Amino acid sequence: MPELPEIETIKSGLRKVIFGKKIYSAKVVRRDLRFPVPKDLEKLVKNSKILKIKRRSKYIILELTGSVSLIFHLGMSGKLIISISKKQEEFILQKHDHLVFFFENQIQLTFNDARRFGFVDITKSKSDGYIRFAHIGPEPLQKNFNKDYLLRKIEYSERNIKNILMDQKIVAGLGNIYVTEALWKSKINPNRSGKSIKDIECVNLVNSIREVLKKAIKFGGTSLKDFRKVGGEIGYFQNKLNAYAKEKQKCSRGRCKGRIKKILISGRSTFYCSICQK
DNA sequence: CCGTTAACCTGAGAGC
DNA sequence: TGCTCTCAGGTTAACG
Repeated sequence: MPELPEIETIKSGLRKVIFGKKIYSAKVVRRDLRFPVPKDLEKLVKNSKILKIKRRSKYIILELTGSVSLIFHLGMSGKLIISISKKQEEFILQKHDHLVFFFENQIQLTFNDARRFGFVDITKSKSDGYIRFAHIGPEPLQKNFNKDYLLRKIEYSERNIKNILMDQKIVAGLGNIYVTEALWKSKINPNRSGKSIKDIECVNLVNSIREVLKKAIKFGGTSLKDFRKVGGEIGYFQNKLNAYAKEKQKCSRGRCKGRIKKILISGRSTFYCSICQK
């Protein structure tokens, strides 16, 4: 489910409510997520305070006192939900609630994940050194993701550009929706090989990725199905999509008479306009 | 090393 | 109603 803009939206939502707050305790309801919840999580979290709230790629990071970082990955269906004003002993678990963090001021943070493709981890190293971040590519909204970098990664590649951009080792945080949208915006056919992308198209692609992500963040992410902000509200970027899930609809680019097609690339639904995406 | 595919898991919606 | 089938914002082990 959640890609960079959704995780960024969650990060902002968490900052408003739990920044600087103390965690009294954590309750783990179910440990067999994508990876097992670490055995010592409850102990490491108990009586800590939230010092920083960060995002790296599609991960949410809570840096705690005691040089401990809590790390969340939401997989396809994961949610982080804040609720307030229930006493711990009266807290009611919803279906697929797997962890609950009890904060001061009656604040609770719940990790809910129906499909359990997500996971929760904890590290005592600096969060930058977290093992799963080791091979993740640059953040697309930072300067080190630019035309020169991307061109270097794709210029000899036979892979299609869609799979390249979905690859977290190439660039962090993009998934099916935002790659689809960025390719539409740059008028590039998702089946094009990396090496066929011209210099000017690469410039365009980098700019399109940035613009699509920034706009999606501004609208609070895309809620097609599962995505919710920390207060349970939906995002609104689904109203701004031009290609994703727009099968058979008219291409919204000015004067283009095409319709959006749906194809499969590496088993994933892919949407594009066969008229303007060359 | 590189790239592709299958598998992980549950729920929603379509078609019958 | 209910059954079966397909599909879903992701990642990665296994394979060629």
